[in-house]
Amino acid sequence: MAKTPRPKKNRKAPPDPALFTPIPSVRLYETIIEQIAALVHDGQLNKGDRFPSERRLQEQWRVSRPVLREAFRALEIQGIVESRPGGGRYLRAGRIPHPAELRGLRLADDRETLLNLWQVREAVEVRAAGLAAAHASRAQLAAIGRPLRMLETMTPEAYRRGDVNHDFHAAIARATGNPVLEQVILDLLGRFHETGFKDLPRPDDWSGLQADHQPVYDAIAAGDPGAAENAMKAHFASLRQTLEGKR
Amino acid sequence: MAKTPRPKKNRKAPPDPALFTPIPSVRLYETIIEQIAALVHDGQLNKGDRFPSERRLQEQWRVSRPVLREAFRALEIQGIVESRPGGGRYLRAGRIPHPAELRGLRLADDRETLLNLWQVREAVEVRAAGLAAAHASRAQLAAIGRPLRMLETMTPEAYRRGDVNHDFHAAIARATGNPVLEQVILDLLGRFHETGFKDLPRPDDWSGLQADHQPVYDAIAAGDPGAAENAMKAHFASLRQTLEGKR
DNA sequence: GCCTTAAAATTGGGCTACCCAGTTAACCTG
DNA sequence: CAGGTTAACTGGGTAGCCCAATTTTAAGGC
Repeated sequence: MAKTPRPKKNRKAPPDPALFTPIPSVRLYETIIEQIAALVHDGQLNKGDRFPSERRLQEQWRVSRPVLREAFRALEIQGIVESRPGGGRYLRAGRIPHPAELRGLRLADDRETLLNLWQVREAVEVRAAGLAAAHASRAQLAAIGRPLRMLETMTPEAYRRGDVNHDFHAAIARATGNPVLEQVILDLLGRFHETGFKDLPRPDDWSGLQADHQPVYDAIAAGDPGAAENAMKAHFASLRQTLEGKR
Repeated sequence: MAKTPRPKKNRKAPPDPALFTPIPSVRLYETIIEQIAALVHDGQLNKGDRFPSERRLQEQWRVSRPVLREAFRALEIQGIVESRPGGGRYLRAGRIPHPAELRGLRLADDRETLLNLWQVREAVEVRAAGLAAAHASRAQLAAIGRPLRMLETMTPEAYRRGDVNHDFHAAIARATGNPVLEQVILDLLGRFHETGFKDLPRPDDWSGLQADHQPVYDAIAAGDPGAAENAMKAHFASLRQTLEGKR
């Protein structure tokens, strides 16, 4: 195997002359993901197939193994490929998202995004409340009630950290018994608290928060899905006012 | 610099004696993510702070730089940290999800998961139909109608690839004008088609599929959110029967 | 003294070259 | 031809290096 070619064209951060923008600086592993996506899209690789080995790919694309590994890691985390030590890598999905699309629900930090996020949360959590009312076990019900009671004896700092609110909604998500739904809600919740929770409810209306949460809990405890959905809907609607008012 | 501690006993896939399961084999970079999460959770690192340099961390945790880089890549993709070449890494979120939680919506391929997925899709896409009815532009409406017309002149192969169904729902998602919602739906749709679309509708009831899709389109075209939501709900309910019947 | 500017230390991006252990496949016996 | 042994291959992980962008520091100049 003559390694004669050796063009060594890597490391191309060529001109980049008059760019004043923060320069996103595309990483090599992203272009590799695109290469992999091309493989799949061209039909050279189908679901279940084994990838060429790292060594072969590194030779073909002229990148180092570490970079290859980074690219595959990214796809591995998304469950798109599976790596078997000693056994090769396998395609587990039929579609490889664009690198930009890979980065989860990475969100901007503006108010419009916050409202959009809120809209999605409402759609999914209203349903979750109904399912929780239908399926919650006694233990799960207790987990929902715990943050509620905690609301009564709380410092402003603990409140600002947002844990109580997070725990309440997370407990409901879990009580649905639907892991997929739970995961979606947890993801949205996480983004929400990062994006703009702190400037949402004024610290003085805790009672308002509890007034919102309590009916949801009661309906779930009563095992009444319809009431639970309505209570959750009301919760979202009431906070939405605060949200839009801040605009 | 005494390297005395040496706590991490890397590379341990120790006994694994009577385990017949595929052995998930935890990767090193995942434990590193946990270390990072611990840093953040302990409050040693707050939003906006700069991480210690790779060199320092590799020394502290006794791992190689590539492993560190893989861990940070994973967090970078999720938008949790930001890497600035030459400038260090910065924490952009206040919470670091558990490694297992990181792996997107990675799903098992069983029927129960399929039903769970279906439940989430319904919650989110019913709402999407309503929003699309309220916001869809003329061009977006055309994009929704295109796959519908394509349904009439289609080969079984093209159908099995699921593109038509995918395009229809994706177009609606886009027409909501809510990028967050769109992303969630696209994600769910992708997983759905990978997980179990092919064994869902029998290839002979295309007309049934069109009979389901058409009212949704009509309601969106008419700009009637309520009707659109109901039509979409009916669509999900009718296919759910097929889904559960397969059980 | 204070601001500007140039040099030096730091940092992440990337590469090459290794070693290791599990997996796979070829091969060689009986 | 079956069965077991071995050799090749594969991904996981490590070490050490270079490069360019970035900070930080120090040297000048006013």
